[in-house]
Amino acid sequence: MKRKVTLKQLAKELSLSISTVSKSLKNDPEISQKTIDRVHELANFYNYRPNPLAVSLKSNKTKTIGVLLPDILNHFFAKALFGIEQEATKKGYKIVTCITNESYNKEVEYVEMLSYNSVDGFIVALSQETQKLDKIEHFKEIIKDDIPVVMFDRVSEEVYCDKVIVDDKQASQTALKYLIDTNCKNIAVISTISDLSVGKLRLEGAKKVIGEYDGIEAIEVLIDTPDEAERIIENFLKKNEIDAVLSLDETAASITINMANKLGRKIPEELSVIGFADGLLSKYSYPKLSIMSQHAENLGQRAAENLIERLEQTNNKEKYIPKTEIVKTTLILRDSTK
Amino acid sequence: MKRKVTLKQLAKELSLSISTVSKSLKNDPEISQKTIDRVHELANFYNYRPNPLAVSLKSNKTKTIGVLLPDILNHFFAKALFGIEQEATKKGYKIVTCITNESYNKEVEYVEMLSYNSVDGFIVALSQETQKLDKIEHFKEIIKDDIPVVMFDRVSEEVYCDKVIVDDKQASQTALKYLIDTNCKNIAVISTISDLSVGKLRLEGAKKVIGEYDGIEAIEVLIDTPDEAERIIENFLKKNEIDAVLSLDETAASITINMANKLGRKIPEELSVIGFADGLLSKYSYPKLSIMSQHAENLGQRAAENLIERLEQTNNKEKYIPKTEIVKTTLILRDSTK
DNA sequence: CTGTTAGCGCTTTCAC
DNA sequence: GTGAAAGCGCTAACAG
Repeated sequence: MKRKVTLKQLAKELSLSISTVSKSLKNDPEISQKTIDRVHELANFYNYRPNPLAVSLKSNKTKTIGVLLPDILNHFFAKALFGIEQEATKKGYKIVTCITNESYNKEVEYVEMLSYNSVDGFIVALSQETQKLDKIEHFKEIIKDDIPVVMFDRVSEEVYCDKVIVDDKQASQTALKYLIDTNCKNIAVISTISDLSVGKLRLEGAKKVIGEYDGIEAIEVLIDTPDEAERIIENFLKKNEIDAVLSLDETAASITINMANKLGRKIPEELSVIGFADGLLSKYSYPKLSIMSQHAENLGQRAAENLIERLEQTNNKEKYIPKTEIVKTTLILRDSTK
Repeated sequence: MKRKVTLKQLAKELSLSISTVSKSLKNDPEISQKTIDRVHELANFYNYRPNPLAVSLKSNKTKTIGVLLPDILNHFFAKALFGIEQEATKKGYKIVTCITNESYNKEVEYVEMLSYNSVDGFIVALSQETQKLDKIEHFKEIIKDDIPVVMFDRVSEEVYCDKVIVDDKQASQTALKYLIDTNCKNIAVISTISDLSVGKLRLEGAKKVIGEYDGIEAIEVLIDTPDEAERIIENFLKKNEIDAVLSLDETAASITINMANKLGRKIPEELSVIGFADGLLSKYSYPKLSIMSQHAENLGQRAAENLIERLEQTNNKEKYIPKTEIVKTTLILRDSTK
C-alpha cells in the first residue's frame, strides 16, 4: 500500500485541481456527487491522510496537548498520565509528555519550548521546586498569550487558570476521624511532602480535626530529608507509644508499614495505618494498606476534559472565568485499620 | 515580552528581506556582520523562535519521537519512559507518548496515526496481545517507508529493526544458580507473563539451569489469569514444601512475599525469594526483595540513543543493518535471600 | 552582501 | 461545479 500521498498527487491522477480534491474530501456541497465519489475512491485506495503539519501550520492548531509532570516514577502521576492519555486520544488529541523531575528550571524550559506552536494547551502538575520557590511567571506568560492551562493536584493559587484538585483537607479530616472513631488515641501524622500544596492542605485538615477532639494526642512528624525518612520513622515508632498513623503520602505510608512489621507491631491490632496512596501500595503491602484514594486517573481525565473543552469552544468573546473542580477522594478500608 | 514573532515581522521592522533575516539568524557568512548583529539583536529582543511547524513542514523532520508503551502503570515501563524522555530531551527531541493498554488494535491505530508526518521514528515495547497474536504487519509497513523503529524489552524477531533487550535468559540462570548455591533444593518458578517474549526467555533460562543440576526439584507455576494469581500462589505455597521462589515478574514476586508473610513462612530462613522487578517492590516490600534488576531507565535511554543516532546519520546509502543491543541485568541481593 | 522566487501540503476566497 | 491564487512560516537555489 502506497503511503503519504498528497492532495497534489491525487489531483494529478484524477485530472482535477488541488482545491477541488480538497473540497471533495470534505464533501463540500458545491462539488458534484460524482466527483466527490471519484475522489474518495482514490483517496481510500491510497489511504490518503492529510499531513498534520500542513493542517496545523494553516489552522494554528496542533491537536496536541503538552503534559508537564513532576515525576513519572511516582505512581500517582503515572496514573494521572494514563487518565490524560485516554481522554486525549478519545477526543483526537496527542500528548507530548515532559517530566520536570521536580525542577523549576526544567519546567520553565519545557513551557518555553512547547509554547511556541508545539501544543494547543497545557496540563500541568507543578514541580516541587516551583511550589517551594513560588515562581509562576512562566505560566502567567503563556496564559497572557491565550494558551490555555489546566493545573491538577499541584496547583498555584496565583495562576489564573482551570484547576482540578482533590479535596485534600476534607480527605485527611475523614481519615483522621475514622481513626478516632475506631478508638485510636495516640495518633501520628507523618509526611514527607510538607512543602507541597497538597501536603499543606492535608496537614491542615488533620490539625483541624485534632483541635475538635478532647483527649486525643497527635504528633506531627514532618520529614524533609527523604533519604532519612526510613531511619526517622523507625526511631519515631520505637520511642513513641502510638496506636495509629495517618501518612500523608505514599512514601511515608509504605515506610510506616514496613517499620511496624520490622518492629513486630501488629497491624491493625496495635497500630492502625491509613495512607494517602494510589492503590499500588495497598495492593503490594502486607498487610494491605487502608488508603485515601485520590483517584489519580479521574484527576487526569477531568483535567484533559476541561482543557479540550476550553480548546474547542467557539471563540465566544465572553470573558473567560477559570473554574476549579474538586474530585472526591474515597476512604478505602483494607487490612491496616480496625 | 512580545511572543511568536515571525521572520516576516522582523524583516519588516529591519527593512530587510525575509531571506536575509533567515540567513542572518544562521550566521550565514555571506551576510555582513553588521546585518547579522542587527538581526540578532531584534530577534533577541522579541525572543524570536522559529515556528517548529513550518520548519517541520519544510524539512520533513518533526524532531519528535513516538513512544508506544503497553502499560504506564507498570513501573518498569514508567522507568523506561523516564529514560527515554531524559535522553530525547537532551538531544532536542520531543516525545509523544501513547499507551496501548496491551491492546493490538490500539497499537495499530497509534502506529497509523503517528506515522503520517507526526513523528520521525518510533520507540516501541509490544503489547501483550500483539505478542500473543504475533501480528506485526503494522511495523513492517512503516519500516518499509523508512521510518526507523527501535523496539525494547518486548520485541519481535520478525521485525527488521534495532532492538534493545535484557539478557533475560542469562538473568534467570544467574538468579536460579544463586538460589541453588545457597542450598535451596525445592524451587518454584512462578510467572504471570508466560505469553510474553521476556517471560518465555526467563523460563527457558530457568529450565536450562534445572536440567544441569541433580537433586534439584523445580516446579513451574504459570499463571495466565491475573485475577486468580493471589489465590493460586497462596494455595501453591500451602501445599508445597518449597524453600525458594524465583518470580519471573513483579506481580508474582510481590504476591509471593505477601503470601509467605501471611502463611508465617520466614523469609529468607525458610523461603528465599528472588524476583524480576525494577526496584519499587524491593523498596516497598517487607522484607526487601532481592531482585534481578532490568535497569529499565537504561533500556529506555539506550533505545532513544539508538533511534536518534539512526535519525541523524547523514543519508549514507550503505545498507542499513539492524543491531540488537543487550543491556546487562544485575542481581541485587536484599533481605529475601540467604 | 541582499533580495526574489519557488515550494513544503493544505485551506479558503474568489473567479470563471 | 471547478480551478486559480494567496498565504500559513520557513528554507534555499538563484539572481543581482
